[in-house]
Amino acid sequence: MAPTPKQRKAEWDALCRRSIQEAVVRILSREESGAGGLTMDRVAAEAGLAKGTLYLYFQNKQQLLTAVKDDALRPLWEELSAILDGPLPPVEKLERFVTRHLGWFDEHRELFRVLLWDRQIAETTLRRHQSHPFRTYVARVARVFEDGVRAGLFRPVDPQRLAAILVEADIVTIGRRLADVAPAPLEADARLVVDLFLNGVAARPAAGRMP
Amino acid sequence: MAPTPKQRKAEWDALCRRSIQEAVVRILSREESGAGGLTMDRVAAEAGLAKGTLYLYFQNKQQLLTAVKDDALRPLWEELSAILDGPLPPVEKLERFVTRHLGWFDEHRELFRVLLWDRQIAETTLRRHQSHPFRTYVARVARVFEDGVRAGLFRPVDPQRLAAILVEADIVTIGRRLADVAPAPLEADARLVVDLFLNGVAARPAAGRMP
Amino acid sequence: MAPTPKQRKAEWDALCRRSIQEAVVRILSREESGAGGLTMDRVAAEAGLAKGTLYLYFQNKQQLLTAVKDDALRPLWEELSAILDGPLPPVEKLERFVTRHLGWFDEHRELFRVLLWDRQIAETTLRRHQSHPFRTYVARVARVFEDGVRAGLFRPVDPQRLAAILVEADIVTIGRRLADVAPAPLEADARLVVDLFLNGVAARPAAGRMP
Amino acid sequence: MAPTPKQRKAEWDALCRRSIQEAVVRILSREESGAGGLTMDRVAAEAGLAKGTLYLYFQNKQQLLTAVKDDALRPLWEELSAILDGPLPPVEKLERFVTRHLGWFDEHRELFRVLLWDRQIAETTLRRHQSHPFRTYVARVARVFEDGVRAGLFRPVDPQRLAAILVEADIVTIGRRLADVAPAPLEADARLVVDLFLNGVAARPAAGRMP
DNA sequence: CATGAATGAGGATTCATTCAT
DNA sequence: TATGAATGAATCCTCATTCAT
Repeated sequence: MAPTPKQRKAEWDALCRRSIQEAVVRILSREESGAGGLTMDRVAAEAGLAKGTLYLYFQNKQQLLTAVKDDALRPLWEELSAILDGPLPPVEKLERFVTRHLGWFDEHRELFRVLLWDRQIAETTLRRHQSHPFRTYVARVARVFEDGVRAGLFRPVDPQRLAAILVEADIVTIGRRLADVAPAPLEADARLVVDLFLNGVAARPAAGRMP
Repeated sequence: MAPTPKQRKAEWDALCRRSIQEAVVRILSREESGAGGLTMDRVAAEAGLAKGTLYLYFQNKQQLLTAVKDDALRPLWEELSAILDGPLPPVEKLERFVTRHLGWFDEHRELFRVLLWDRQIAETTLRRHQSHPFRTYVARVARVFEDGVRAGLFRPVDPQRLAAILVEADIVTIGRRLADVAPAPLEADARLVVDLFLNGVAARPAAGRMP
Repeated sequence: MAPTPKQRKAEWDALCRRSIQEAVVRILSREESGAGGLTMDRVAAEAGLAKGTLYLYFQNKQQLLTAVKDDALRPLWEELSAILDGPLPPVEKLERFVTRHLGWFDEHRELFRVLLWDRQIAETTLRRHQSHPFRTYVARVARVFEDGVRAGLFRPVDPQRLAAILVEADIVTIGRRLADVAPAPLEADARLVVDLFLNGVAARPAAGRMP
Repeated sequence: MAPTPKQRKAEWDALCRRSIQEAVVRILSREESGAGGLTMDRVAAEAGLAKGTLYLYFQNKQQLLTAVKDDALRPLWEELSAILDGPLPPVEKLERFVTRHLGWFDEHRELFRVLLWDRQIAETTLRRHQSHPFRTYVARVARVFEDGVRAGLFRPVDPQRLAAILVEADIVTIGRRLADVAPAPLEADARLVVDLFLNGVAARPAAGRMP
């Protein structure tokens, strides 16, 4: 069946939106100046469009940026969600979660800035918009810890806090990998994080535990 | 002895600078808009001064912001440095480091945003300005891990990465404490972080280690 | 053939630039305040445009002013250059040079201020930017004197100095003409200057020469 | 007789005013930036006074600048006036006038900028303030030409125009002298100007006169 | 649909002037 | 009298947004 004109239009629309968003990402990933220097002018130029055209696809700058954040990382969120919500036992979930988290940014270096930016917004709006995707997926990680605790695999620790720490550990590790000219193999870094979380760094595990 | 006019002037000068910097911190700590929206106009208004007056105390906006970052967190850095560079054994250093890190922001809630802002700058300028204070003190934590490894207290793990993760763990924990209406006791949160780092969360420490 | 869109745009662009430059000239020619008081705000108002629009056509104020100076007097420089570099014998060159110099400003009164401004800049930047158009054409006049001296038409006098004096004589004469309600005929003033330069004012030419 | 307190005060006052004006001249003669960059701040600093003090001696910036112009060149005007109004025959008056004009700026290089500035104002305010000192002394030179014409020494030429040209010839010659590392002897340059005015540059004086 | 010229509010910075001490 | 901290209007410039074509 041939697509209806309406469908055609919707597709074209989506295509344009995507192409504009990619332009934003490209600008963001050129490290020049964080979120400053991200002008609509530059976005239009990078997208090969006229400035006015941007406003046909996005109401305003804020909406565009929001769309970028939401869409750029959605594949990551979905992949990670699939792992977290899947049938694996908690420890393996964590292992795969961390591995994919790190690995995904090996494949999408240009989106790391978007992640930082996203996290920053999640932090800046402290708890006002609880539904922020960044938070949502921290909450999902928490549930894995919860499951692990319930299953007696983990000591009874606050899952929320652990989850938040794990995600931060991932992010900082990703940052290191991207900054390194010759980063460690993906598995090594993933193991480092997971091992830290499961076993800590103490030489003799029993020692040094706070009373 | 009465203070000389020169001393008086210097004192007054310092007082004004401080009061302007506090205005910046106040604006920053109102969640509105991160580092954007931090205009000289607003700073002046917040400080109860005329726009031009700001320029009597700071050459330009950049200098003001730099001064804010440097001065606001300096007491923290100094306190933490004293701990890290002190004579305690590594494990206790870490315990006290985390405890003070968390505790300091219990006492200076309004400066948390400055910390985030500082970290963000450290991240944005990826590795160009290695000497950023934020990085400097991550490096100091790394040295503690190094010492611990050398002393056989810690498994032989990459100290740089661990340090970065520990600091992030602190920051995210601080953020939680500040967001919570009734945060856990300081010691509980500190113990959570340190315990995680030393022993991990695995119920039986030996179990679950990746092959 | 219809003009291509590109041509149209370029034309429109040139038109706008010109209209802005004319606004600058209009402001300059109102005696109020020399080059001070020439603010971008005023230029925009005089041109009937918004402030921001100016920056679509000129990178910044300096570029605009430079364009004004360069473009406003270029026809004059070209006309005078044609005379000076032409095939006429030196004396006639001078005659025609002076006549056109004076005459041109009869036709372009509003540009006299631009000339003064240009000269002032040439003087202010004393000799740093030797290539200033004002200086360039003084140098060209000098070459005519040089030729005249070589041809035995003129006494052996310093051509550089004479040229500078001649140009100043022209300028001051132009100023007088513009200030006068009923200026002398162009030829009379031109003859006055040229006659002065060729023969001096002494009643009996031989008399009064300094020893 | 001891000076009365009132006299003392007046003297002190005059001293202060002079010292401030000298500061202005010093700033102006550092060629950095014409009349821009001449801020009250810099004047105060250069004079070794507080900014507020300037306003005890001058109502405002404009008044200060006017005072500088009027006072800085007054000795020159007076000296030249004495020559022009003196008993010498016209030709010698001109010779001495030019010589002193040039010579005075050999001795007061720093005041040349003030002269240019003064002239510029005289030009800018085209004919509104006829009483400008610059104009006044051009008029005086004109009277010498007038006398010369009446005495049959000069051809019957417009004295106003000649005077204006002579003064400009002087100024441009002074400028050259100051710009040159090794300027010609004062007498040579003066002779050049006077000779030009009396005899012109034509090799055989009779030749080339316009019909 | 797309364009891009035009807009004007807003931002950083300067500087003449005032006024409490 | 002298000071110099404080002021705020004025200036250059940017950039999100609109709208006629």
